[in-house]
This record gives sequence, structure tokens and C-alpha cells, in this order.
Amino acid sequence: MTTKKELVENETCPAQGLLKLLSGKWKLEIFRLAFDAPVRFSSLLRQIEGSNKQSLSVALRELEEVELLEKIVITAKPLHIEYHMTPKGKSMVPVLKQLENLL
Amino acid sequence: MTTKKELVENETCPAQGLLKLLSGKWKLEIFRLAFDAPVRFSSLLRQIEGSNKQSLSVALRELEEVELLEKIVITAKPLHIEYHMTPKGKSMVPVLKQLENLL
DNA sequence: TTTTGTAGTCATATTTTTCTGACTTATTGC
DNA sequence: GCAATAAGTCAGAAAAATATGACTACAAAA
Repeated sequence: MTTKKELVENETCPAQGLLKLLSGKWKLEIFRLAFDAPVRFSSLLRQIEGSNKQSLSVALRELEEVELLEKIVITAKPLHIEYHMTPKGKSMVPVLKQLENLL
Repeated sequence: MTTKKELVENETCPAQGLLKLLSGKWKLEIFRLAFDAPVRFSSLLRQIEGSNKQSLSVALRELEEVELLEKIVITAKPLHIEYHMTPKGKSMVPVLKQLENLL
């Protein structure tokens, strides 16, 4: 059995794991949209042009696995699913902003 | 003609470009080693196990292009080449460290 | 002068990531 | 009941990233 911690410890560079959390063609964009408001599968598919079901599906699952997003089933009116940014996700935002300012 | 700035502005998410600077299998490790001391092609090839000439060559060129490393020809004794971390590179280090602490 | 070390390039494989299109299950609106 | 929307899965195709092995050019050492 391989835990998340072991995976990170196997990395030669500690930041590598962190960078990986957001590596992938669509993850960062999904993440940014989720910062503004909870996101939904079907609207992401429409909003993010050039994206596709499969890739978004994988990206959302992985963002969930690393606990940057949380999947929530809304059992109201038109019953749907939302992905919310977690506290861990929120904690990354200021660091990412710093990165932006560096360029 | 496409400038670096245009490329960045085409990104939907501003941090995307930044994350890309260090995306790739070996870049972050090269970058970390270059923080400790200037690095050389042949020693990287020995130090970074699992790596190969081609990939290191490409990674070094790209790190140079985005101005995180600078290539310097040492015309002394055994005439060789060193890659030095630039001020821009150095400025990223504390942000990367913050990222590490986030996990 | 033949070998060794450094710093690569080039063409070609192999691997990994991403995309496409068909299909599924459940709910809701008409 | 019938079509539409939401949220996917799956197999296979295409594209992008990495790796391999052969080769080059130059300098220095034996």
C-alpha cells in the first residue's frame, strides 16, 4: 500500500509533489474557476474551450484526490453535483498569486 | 513574431505560464541543484539518476529561455560550461518553499 | 596518436497525456 | 411516454513528452 505521504517522500525535490497537484492541461483553470464559485462538470465543459469530458473528468477526480476540491451532491431542485474549493485549496491561492507577481 | 509576454497573456490563467516554467520531468530537480551551486551538463547526467542527455539538454535550454538559468562558458583550465541561477530564478525560491510548507 | 572527457545533436522509439466518439444511468420537463 | 440535461465511463486514436543509441566537435591526457 502506498500512501500519499510516501509518494511525496519519494520525490527528490519536495516541491515536486505540490507542483504536480496542479500539473495537467486543465487543472489550473478549473482551480481558478472554483476559487470564484463552485463549479459543475457540464458548465466547465462549456466554459473551458478546447477541453473535453474525459480530461475534465480525470482532472476533477485528481483535484479531489489531492483535496484541493471537494465533490458535493446537491439534492435540491435539479439535483446536481458541485465541486467546491477546500481550505487546503484556498491556502494555495495566495502563494499562486505571489508566483504571478514574480514574472 | 510571438514574444514571451504575448504567450503569457494568451494563457487563460496567469499562473499557468509560471507553473509551466518548471513543468517537465527534470526541471525542478535541475533548478534545485542550481540553487546550491552552478551546475554542469555532464555532472547533472551523473547526479540525476534516470535522466538522459536529450531530456536534460532540452530542460536546460528551456530553463535558459525563461531566464531561470544562465549559460556561462568558462574559458579556464578545463574549458567547460556552467548553468547559473539568475536573479529571477532566485526570486522564485522562497515562493517554492512556501508551497512546500503548504502540504 | 589513440583514448578520454565535456557538451551536446539527430533520428528514431517508447511512454504518457490528452482527445474523440459511442454509450450509460438517472432525473426532469413536456 | 419521449426527449433533453447532467454527469459521467470506456476503448481506441492522436499528440506530446521522454528516452535510446549513434554520432559530432573540441580539448586535453597518455
